[in-house]
Amino acid sequence: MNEKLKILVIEDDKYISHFIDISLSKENYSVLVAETAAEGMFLFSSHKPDVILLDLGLPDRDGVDLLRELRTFSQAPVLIVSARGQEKEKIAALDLGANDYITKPFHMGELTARIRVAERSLQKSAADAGETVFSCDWLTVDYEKRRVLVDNEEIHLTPIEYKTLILLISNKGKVLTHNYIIKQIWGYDGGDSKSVRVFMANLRRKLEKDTTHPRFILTEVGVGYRFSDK
Amino acid sequence: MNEKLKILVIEDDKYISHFIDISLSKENYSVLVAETAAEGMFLFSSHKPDVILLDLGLPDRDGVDLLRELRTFSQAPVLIVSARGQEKEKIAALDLGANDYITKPFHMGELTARIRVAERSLQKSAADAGETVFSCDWLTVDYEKRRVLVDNEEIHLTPIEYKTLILLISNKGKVLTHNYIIKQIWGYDGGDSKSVRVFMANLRRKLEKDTTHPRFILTEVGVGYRFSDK
DNA sequence: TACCCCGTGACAAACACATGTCAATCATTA
DNA sequence: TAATGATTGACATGTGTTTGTCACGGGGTA
Repeated sequence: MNEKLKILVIEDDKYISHFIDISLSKENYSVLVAETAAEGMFLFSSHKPDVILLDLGLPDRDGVDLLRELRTFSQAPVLIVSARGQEKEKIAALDLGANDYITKPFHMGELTARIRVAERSLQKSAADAGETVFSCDWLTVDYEKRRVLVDNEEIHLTPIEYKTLILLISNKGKVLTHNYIIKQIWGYDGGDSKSVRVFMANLRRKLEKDTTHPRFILTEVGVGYRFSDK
Repeated sequence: MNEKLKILVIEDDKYISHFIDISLSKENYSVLVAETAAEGMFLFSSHKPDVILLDLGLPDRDGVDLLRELRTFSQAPVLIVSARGQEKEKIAALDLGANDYITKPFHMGELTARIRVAERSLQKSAADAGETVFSCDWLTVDYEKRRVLVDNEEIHLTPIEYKTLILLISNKGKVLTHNYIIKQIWGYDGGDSKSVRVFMANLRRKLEKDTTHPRFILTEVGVGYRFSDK
């Protein structure tokens, strides 16, 4: 079989898509380019790409809408490409389960780095299926025993703290919006993110060595949080 | 004739328009209320109001579009009423020659103050027709002689500085966007506003007593500049 | 009642962005 | 070539928003 990862680029600006095509091909990816949402959906069905790069503000259809449809039958990693002034749509896309975002203009280095992260989330989702323990650096979480160890010492987490940590870890590398977190933890939509901030602070105080330079729980300003196991 | 100034309020939120109606009537204005853009255009034609209050985000038509049409046959002062997240439209409206803006939510005091400014711009446009000299506090500008005096001392302005000053003074009280200024001074659109900043700084250094608290050249953050002769 | 957890308000810190300032460079012209 | 003015980049300042932190009070439970 072909070992190359297939990447579908849905981007109407030909200059940008061409540039992405060249760069990613060099990195040994197999690149498919779609200039419209319709073409993007078609190429997705026919080629089953591993990662999707979705530009917001396509000519024929709202990118958020495309993602909503895509998510009804696929959990493939989606990387949002947005310009300034599209923050709202960007957040909406992330709420719908986009994995990450990148803001135009960007350097190719950023792009390939984020694609590598998305790529790992692919492999992980397969490998993690039977896993019952997460471990990285000084942090260990045992799902079955509901135990959390820091430097091999068990620490106590309150119910919401634990639930939040599990949510973060099971989506490691992926950006989680405030809204998404609120919905997952408290079950309702559009709530205030004040509590989230407090719980993240509490978790950091218990898990991180240096809360001002977190190792695990990273802040995405204006967007939400992301768990990093690097 | 009726001495009352006629104000046309184009606003779809009945609660707000009612409140404005009450408040402005108390201030001895004659108030007309339109709930749609179409009604607004009709009331304008039939009543020739002196000042227009235009809310952006009307149900039946883009407010910027309405203003564009209005400006093809009238230079009546227009005060934009905008909410958060309508910055783009607000700027577009100001570019098209709206005189000022006010952001919801606002206090009635702010509104009446801005209407008084718009009102003065009416009287001025009549009075200024034959004027050849502008004078306010320590600043005097003689258009015919192209001379600028500060504390009765002639000062030197470079061509662009002078042109910019004249632009500001002939639109005193009115908000001028970066784009509008660039178009008027340099003749092209969508340029960088860096130069504008430098020229405003130069003008202030030459005209103002305290550049950190300007008397004449006021900054409208995120929008542009405004000349005030109070 | 004492304890634990959660939610909230108040405030501080960090951050992004717009504007102000300065200085170097470039173009024009006397 | 010297002088003036325009443009540009780098950096400082200011302003508004987002995030982090702390501490208080309510509600549930042993």
